Amino acid sequence: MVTTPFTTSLTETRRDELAARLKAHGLRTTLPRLMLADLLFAQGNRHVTAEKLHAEARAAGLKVSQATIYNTLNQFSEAGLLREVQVDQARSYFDTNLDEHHHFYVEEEGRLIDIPQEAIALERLPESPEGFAIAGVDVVIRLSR
Amino acid sequence: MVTTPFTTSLTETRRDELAARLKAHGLRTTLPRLMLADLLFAQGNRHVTAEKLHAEARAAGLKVSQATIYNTLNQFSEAGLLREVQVDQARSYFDTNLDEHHHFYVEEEGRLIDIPQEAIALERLPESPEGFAIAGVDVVIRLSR
DNA sequence: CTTATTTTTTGGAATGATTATAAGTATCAG
DNA sequence: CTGATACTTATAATCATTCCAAAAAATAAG
Repeated sequence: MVTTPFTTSLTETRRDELAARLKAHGLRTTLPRLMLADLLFAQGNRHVTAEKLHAEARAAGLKVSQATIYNTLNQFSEAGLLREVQVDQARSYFDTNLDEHHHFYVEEEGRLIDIPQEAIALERLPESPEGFAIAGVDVVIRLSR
Repeated sequence: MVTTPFTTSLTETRRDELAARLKAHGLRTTLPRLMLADLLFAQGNRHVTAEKLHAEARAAGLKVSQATIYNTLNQFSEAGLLREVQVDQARSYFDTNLDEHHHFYVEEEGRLIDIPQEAIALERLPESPEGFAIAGVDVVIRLSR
């Protein structure tokens, strides 16, 4: 039997699963990426800031630098494993839900809640100006108490 | 006849008009505010960043500090003379159009284009979670070439 | 009008999120 | 196993925005 080369809490199958996912998106398999991917993709749809992910990683015993958090988040986004959400100019949010959908945003709590695309009737859209194509439609519903 | 106390290019009526507007929103009338208000509200609906407004002000011969640009933009927003638009985490945009409406955003050019509210059929909205009220609905259509 | 009180403005320092840099380290193809 | 390439990291750098303390302007009081 092969001994595991990493000090991780991931099962072998879980690790293989995530490694395959990274590879499929053109990313090398590294320990930080595996662990961060595990944090990100273990618990259903999530919304994370760099700071929150860093805190989680440390809490999980992973010693990873802030720079790596930012690199990873950006690489995952470019690779299509995450989607960056635009709701707050102060901070970037990353969403693990890749389906087209929208968001509730509770600014006071920095909390995002997914809204399935079908939940909003966005029928009549205006034509985009000459020469431009629609790259995306974002609906953000801001909430307060 | 009373001589004008300021070195400005504003006509007396224009100045009075803007001063009244500031006063109506609980803001004192000061030269920087008058001049910035003139730049902001002279040309129909506009979208500005702090940097752009500062450049315009200087170009117009107004010597105003960066801090004042930020203060003014924030005060005008709080007072309801401007509306902050959330489209780019890197930079804040301020919109002189106070009607409910939406936006096209051309990221590469940092350009915003208003979409009248009626141009989008936003009928079926999801219920907000228990205890929360909708503070605003923002639709941003991102454009690219 | 003159002085007192309160707001504004300002330049410069401080902050906070994010990115760049450069050197060391790990991954993977051959 | 080994080299080429990609990753990670600590630290410095950046950039928009805010903070600060002092000077200037605006309103209020006398």
